[in-house]
Amino acid sequence: MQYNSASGEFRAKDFSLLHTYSSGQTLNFLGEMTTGKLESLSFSTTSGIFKVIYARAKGRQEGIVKWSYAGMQASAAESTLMQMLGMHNDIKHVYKQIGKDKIMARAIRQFYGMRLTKSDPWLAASCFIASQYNSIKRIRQITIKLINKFGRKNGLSVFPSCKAIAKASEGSLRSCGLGFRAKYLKEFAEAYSEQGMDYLYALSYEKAKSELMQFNGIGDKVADCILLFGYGKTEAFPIDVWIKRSIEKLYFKGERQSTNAIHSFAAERFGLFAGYAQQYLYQYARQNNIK
DNA sequence: ACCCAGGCGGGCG
DNA sequence: CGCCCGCATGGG
Repeated sequence: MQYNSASGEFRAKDFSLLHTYSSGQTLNFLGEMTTGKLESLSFSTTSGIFKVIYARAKGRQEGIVKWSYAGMQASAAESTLMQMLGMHNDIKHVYKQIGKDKIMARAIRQFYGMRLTKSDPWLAASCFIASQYNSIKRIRQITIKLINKFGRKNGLSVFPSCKAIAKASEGSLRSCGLGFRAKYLKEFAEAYSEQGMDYLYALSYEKAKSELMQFNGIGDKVADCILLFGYGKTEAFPIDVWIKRSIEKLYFKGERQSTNAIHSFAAERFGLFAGYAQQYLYQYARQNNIK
């Protein structure tokens, strides 16, 4: 892969690249993740590509992030990177807000430094429209195929634009592995290819969610993922099977709860950072295989 | 061969 | 409301 010479580094505190990028929220990897003391990964956004190497200081929750990029101006690249790594949130404050019970405190301890990554709305929408009734491994394969097929830009493979997907045929989208979701993605792209998705930033969480849920293929869970990972609306609380099972088991003695009941519980318990609590619970349930 | 996957839409009682 | 079913596709 070709990178230009633009690069930089910064010191990251209370940060884990491994936990952040192995927790199912980022589906646009290009390169592999290495584990251990030195971690690295490559990913693309709609504007360019990044490579990140993280060297952790021994025995401390801090280290040095070295990064390089291509396809963007320096200032845009830097702010995009910070959001993609989740460095824009004050995580100590978040921990204080959500770490009120033993379960969440344990999850935070186990996955200390895991951040919520914020991409752009379109990228998040594409990835999570592709995610329904699918496995994380396959979603990643699909996004890589979309990048390679529709995301060529000045010799780089970036995540395809909304307009590029709107112009693509349903059949060509299916050939990327989207299956029955191809139609959903195309319809969504067509709806936003002119006006863009940025106007939803100004709407309340509830308003924006009901707008997104108008589309075929976007229900309660996918809408929450888009709002959380695409817009940074941290009150969103995506409820997938893992979250539903573990909330019922860990907070309701195994009693079954409706989706609305879980939303109410999460809003009351975790407030404006419910999305963070969700991410820690999701990772905790999966890594510890809590069913 | 068989099962399942960070759900959703539609139809039923 | 709650419940049940089918769904494209590929990895385990």
